[in-house]
Amino acid sequence: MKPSIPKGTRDFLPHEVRRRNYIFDVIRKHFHRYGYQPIETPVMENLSTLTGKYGEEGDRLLFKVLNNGDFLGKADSQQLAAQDSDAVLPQISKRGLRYDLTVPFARYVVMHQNDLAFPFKRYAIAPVWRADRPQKGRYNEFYQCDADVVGSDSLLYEAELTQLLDWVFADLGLRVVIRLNNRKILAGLAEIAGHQDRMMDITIAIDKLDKIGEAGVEKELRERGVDAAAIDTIKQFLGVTSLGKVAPLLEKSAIGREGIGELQAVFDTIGATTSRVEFDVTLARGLNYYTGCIYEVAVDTDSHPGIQMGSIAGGGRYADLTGIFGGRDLPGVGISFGAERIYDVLEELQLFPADASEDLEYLLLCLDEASLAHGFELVGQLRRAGRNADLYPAAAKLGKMMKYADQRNAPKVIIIGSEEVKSGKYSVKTMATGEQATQSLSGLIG
RNA sequence: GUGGUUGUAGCUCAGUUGGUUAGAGCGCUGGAUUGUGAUUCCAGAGGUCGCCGGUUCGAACCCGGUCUUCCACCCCA
Repeated sequence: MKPSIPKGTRDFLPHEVRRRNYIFDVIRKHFHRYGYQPIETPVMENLSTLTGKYGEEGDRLLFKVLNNGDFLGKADSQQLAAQDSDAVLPQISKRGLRYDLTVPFARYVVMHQNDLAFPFKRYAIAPVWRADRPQKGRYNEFYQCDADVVGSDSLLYEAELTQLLDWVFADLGLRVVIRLNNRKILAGLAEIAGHQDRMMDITIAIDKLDKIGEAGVEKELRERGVDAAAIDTIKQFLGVTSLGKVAPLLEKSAIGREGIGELQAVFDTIGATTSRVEFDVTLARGLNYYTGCIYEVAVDTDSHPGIQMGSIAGGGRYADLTGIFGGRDLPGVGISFGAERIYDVLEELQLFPADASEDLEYLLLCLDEASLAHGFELVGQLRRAGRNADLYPAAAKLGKMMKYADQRNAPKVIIIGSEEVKSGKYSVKTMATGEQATQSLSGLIG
């Protein structure tokens, strides 16, 4: 049988894992610096926790876990015979893999609300699963790195999370554009256009502006049943790039004015940043639990031309997520880094630091059995002294062992033969330069 | 979920209208070199042509199904 792994999943080689860990470590470091605390939740949740939280599309993309035991025997035989998947599903599956880290977090907050101090700031770096059709930069299993705060509606957190996004990408050496918008501005836009109830349709359409252009958005709006007068109103917003210019257009909408006010306060608080931070009225973001400010981060193509990648981080404020789980209605705001896409971008731009790929310092090669026994002693002494060291486990031909050292990317090789055992002076070869010198144990450790 | 696309050696790929024994480069193994890798030279190993079925005297090649890859939708990190 030929081994394989499920569609949309991947194995990782050691150097790939190291580079992924480099990204996780940078993100985690900044999460800690900003006072976010680590929590963990199961990879499986009850399906009832997950369904209905991500919209119709999200439900379709949930991975369901089959019940154990005689799950078909317990299902309704008529519905089974009728092949009615929707009706049979809840009878044969009660659990599913998490789709993101935010909804499980909301569930967690409600379950542990008496043990948490609010505002509660937490982070999680963990895999999530989506049964999407895979493409490049789009997998069925991928990691999210989330920081969220619940229990406060202070706009200081919007500003803080923007800073956090900026710090992480600055630290990674990646120039990005952080785009901000507010769902209330989008609600105001829909209201002004006379389609208060069609906000989702309108935002989905204008979100595509940079992809399909103004004519494409107009067509999309028509197809979604928005009338010509409303389209004219909406078009006024499309070219607008500053808050000051969009404000007059939303004069007559209370919620719109509120959104403008919130975003203005956030911009006033952020302060100096490395990244470009811009208002973008066409930014929508899919997850429909967002209610206030929304974020999206993309690679700055002015600084890094030729990079084609969707958003590499995103987030937003949600006013009423915990309410669904019957808890106190706690407001929250959070961001999420897309580690896989960041990896692909750093790889393409060769922005990984050199030391993110190898951590072995010494590799010991022994020429005969007596030397091998000595080598085992020596490698132990090096390890106890805190050096990363490894030993080739047999006395083989030196050429063969040198080749292994090359493949292991060992920076230094220690060669041990009868001479070295006798004198305690070892031959140390620096692989990059080919230079060779003799050193005693104290020299190796020092 | 819809439409398309891809699959040949470990990797990247050739392979003529269907015709004998399916090739190359890189990598791998051994040797030139029994104490020196990444360079050079020589030799060698390695393939149920994704899988299942069909058409045919004969299939890597044609047809159907299936899995996988990538792309456009949908949606999204």
